[in-house]
Amino acid sequence: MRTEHSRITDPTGEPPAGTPGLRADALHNRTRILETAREAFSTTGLDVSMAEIARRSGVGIATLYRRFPTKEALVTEAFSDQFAECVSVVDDALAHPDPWHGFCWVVEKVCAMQAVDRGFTMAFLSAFPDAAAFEKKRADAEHSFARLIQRAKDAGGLRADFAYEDLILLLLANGGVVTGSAAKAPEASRRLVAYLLEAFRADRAAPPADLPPAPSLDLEQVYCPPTA
Amino acid sequence: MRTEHSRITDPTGEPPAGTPGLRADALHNRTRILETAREAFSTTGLDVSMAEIARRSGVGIATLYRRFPTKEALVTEAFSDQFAECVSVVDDALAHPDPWHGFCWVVEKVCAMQAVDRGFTMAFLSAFPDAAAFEKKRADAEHSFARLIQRAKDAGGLRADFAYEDLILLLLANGGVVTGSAAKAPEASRRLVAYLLEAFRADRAAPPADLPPAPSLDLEQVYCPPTA
DNA sequence: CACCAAGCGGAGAACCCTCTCCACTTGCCT
DNA sequence: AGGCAAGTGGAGAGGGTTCTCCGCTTGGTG
Repeated sequence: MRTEHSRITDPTGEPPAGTPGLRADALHNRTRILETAREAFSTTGLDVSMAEIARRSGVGIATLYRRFPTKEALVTEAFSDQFAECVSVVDDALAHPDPWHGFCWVVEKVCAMQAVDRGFTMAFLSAFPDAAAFEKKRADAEHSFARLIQRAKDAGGLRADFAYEDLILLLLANGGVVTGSAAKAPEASRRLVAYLLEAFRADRAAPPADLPPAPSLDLEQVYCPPTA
Repeated sequence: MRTEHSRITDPTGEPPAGTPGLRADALHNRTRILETAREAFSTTGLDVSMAEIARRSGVGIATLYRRFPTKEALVTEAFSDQFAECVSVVDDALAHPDPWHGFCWVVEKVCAMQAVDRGFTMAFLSAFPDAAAFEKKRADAEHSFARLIQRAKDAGGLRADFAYEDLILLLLANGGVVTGSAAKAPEASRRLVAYLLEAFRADRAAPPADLPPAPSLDLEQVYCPPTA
C-alpha cells in the first residue's frame, strides 16, 4: 500500500487527467485558475498578464506558476476543450450526407468560434507554435479535413483547384478580420466566410484560372505576433 | 532679418516640410533615421524598439527622440510616403477605362503593398489610430474609392450588394494573411485576393443572397493588437 | 575666429512582463 | 491529535519597453 498521501488517484483513466495526485484545495484552485484564464483570454486576448490572472483567481502568482509552469502551458490547457471541439466539428462534418454542405458547415463553425473568442484565435493560429499537446489533434483534424475536401470535390460542390492550404489561408484571413473588427467580429467574420465560400464553389466555373498557386502554408511556420 | 541661425528655411513650400529650421547635421541624421526606420519596420514589423532603430542609425536615443517625440510620430512619418502612394493608386484606378479592372487593380495593388511590407500593414490598419496626419488622406481615399465602387457597379462588373465596408473587411483579412504567412506573404495574399475578387464579381449571379449584411466597419474603431 | 544655441550621446527613471525563491500554513493520513 | 509533505503568497530577479535629463560637442554666422 502507498504510504504517501494517496491523492485523488482518479481511477478512471480519463484523458484530461493532467492532475495526478492533487490535494483537494489545490485542485480547487487549479479549477478556478482555469476558469478565470478562459474567461480572460476569451474576452481580452492572450496578452493578459499572469499576475492579472492570479489576482482575478484569488491566488498568489506562485500558485499559478506551480500549477502551470509557463504561460504557454496555461494557454494550452485553457483552450484544449475548444480545440477538441474543433476536431469533433470536422468529424461531424464528415458524417453530413451532403459533402459540400458539410464542408461549408465546418468552415462556418470554426470561423464562428474564432470570431467569438479572441484568445482562441490567437492560440489556434499557433501563437505558441510548440504547444506539443495540440500537435496530435491538429494532425488528426488535418487528415479528416483532407478527406472532407476530397469528398466535396468529388461531389462537385467544391472547385477542383481548392488546396488544403486554402483552409489555412481562410483561417488567417478570418483571424485578421476578427482581431481587427473588435465588437463586430461575429458579423464581419460571417460576411468574409460567405464571400470566400462563394469563391470556393465549383459551379461558378473558374474563369481562366488566374488564381495564383497555393503557397504551401503551414500553421507551424506561422508568424506569431508580439505575444511572446 | 532673423538674428537666429537662419536654418535651411526650405523656400519651396513642399508638403513634407516637417523639418522647419534644422542644422545640416541634424537634418542628415533625421534622414538616416527615417531610412533605417522604414527598412526596419518593413521587414520586421512595427515592434522594433526605438533603441534598436537608434543603434542602426548610428545616433543616440536622445537624438531619435528629439526628432520624433514618440514612436508613433516616427511610424507616421516613416509610412507617409507609402500612404500617399495608396491614395494615388486609387486615383489612377479612377482613370482606368474599364471600371471593373480599375477596381481589381487598386485592390490588388494595395494588398500587394501590404504583403510586401509588414510594418505598413500594421500602420495602415491603424495600429496607431490617432495618427491624425493620416486622417485627411484617408478621408480623400475613401471618397475616391466610393466613386470607384459606384462606377464598377454601374458597369456591371461588381456585384450590387458590395459595400464600402467590404474593402475594410478585405484589408483586415489580407492583414491577417500577411502577418500570418511570413515569407510566403506575397503569394498567400495574391491567392486570397484572387478568391475574394472572384466573389465580388457581379456575373456569377449571387445565389439566394445568403450573404450576411455588412457590419459597418470603420478603420477608426479597429482593434490594435499588442503594439502599444 | 570665437561664440553659443542647436544638437548630441548615454545613463537611468518608470513601467511593463515572465518566472523563481523561500519562509509560512494547511490538508490529510496515521 | 500530531506530523509532515504538499500547498501557499509575495518579494524580487532579470529582462524588456518607451521616454527624460543633463553635461559635452559642434555647425554656422557675425
